[in-house]
Amino acid sequence: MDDRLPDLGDLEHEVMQLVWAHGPVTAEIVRERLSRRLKESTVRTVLRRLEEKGYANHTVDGRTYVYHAAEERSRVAAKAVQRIVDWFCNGSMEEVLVGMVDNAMLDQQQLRTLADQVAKAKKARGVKKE
Amino acid sequence: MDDRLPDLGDLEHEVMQLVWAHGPVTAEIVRERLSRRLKESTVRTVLRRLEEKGYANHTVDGRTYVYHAAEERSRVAAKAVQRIVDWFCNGSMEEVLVGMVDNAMLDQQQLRTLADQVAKAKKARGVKKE
DNA sequence: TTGTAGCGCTACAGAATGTCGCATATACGG
DNA sequence: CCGTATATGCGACATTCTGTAGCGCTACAA
Repeated sequence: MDDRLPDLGDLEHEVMQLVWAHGPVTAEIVRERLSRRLKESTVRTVLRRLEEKGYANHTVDGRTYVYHAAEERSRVAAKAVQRIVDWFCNGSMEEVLVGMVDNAMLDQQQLRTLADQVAKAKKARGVKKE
Repeated sequence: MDDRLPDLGDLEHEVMQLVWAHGPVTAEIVRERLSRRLKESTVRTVLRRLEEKGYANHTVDGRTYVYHAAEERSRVAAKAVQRIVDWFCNGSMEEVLVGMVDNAMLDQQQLRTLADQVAKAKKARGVKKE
């Protein structure tokens, strides 16, 4: 449930974004939407690797593979952040946040707003929680 | 000022932690403190690469190189987080935070506390700002 | 001048990644 | 039921990144 997902290369990342953006997709769909024009086999290889890495999984529709994101984007991002925090700041989220403010990436006003939004989100979720 | 620092390998990471932990250090010092026993040249190579990557820089003391962290650990962590946010959530920090709460990595109480601490930190910094 | 400490350069093997070509399996039309 | 088109997986290859070192050069002390 909380395994560490491997890092992604640029292409892998772009493909994952497509998978997240447009619901379940086929290799062909991905290929069409990619910025670069690549061969089918290339796209399929990337999709397969993405699945091996645990970012996606697929179902079969006729003879076509349909890929789905294995985890929500926000969840993956959260894990990535968690890793950063562990790696650099020994788990101290505070230190990171301070760094962000220090870097003008975030101000307290923004932080407080976030706190509220998060609280609200959690509440909403708490009701329909599964 | 806000260039994207390249990723670090495990050894590079361990070395950087030492640089951050014990002030300015020499290759020899690093070598002694490392968990693994490596050759001097190995340590120096890593230090050099760290410098190339922008994580550190050095000054010369006699015939010895003294390495310093180019940026504070918290700042680097913050940038890393920023990158994650940009990469996965198109810059939406909210989405990430929500993901963290969703993943039980963080709760609103904790978040609010962070907001306060950060506000305080910023204030303190504002005075002695350099 | 010669030993020695400290340095950069070059190298090399092993993983990741980006990119494919190709043999294979199988749904479909006739 | 069979042949053809098509989607799939596998294997391959070049590149890049990392861990790990050996070598040769230079400056300083004895």
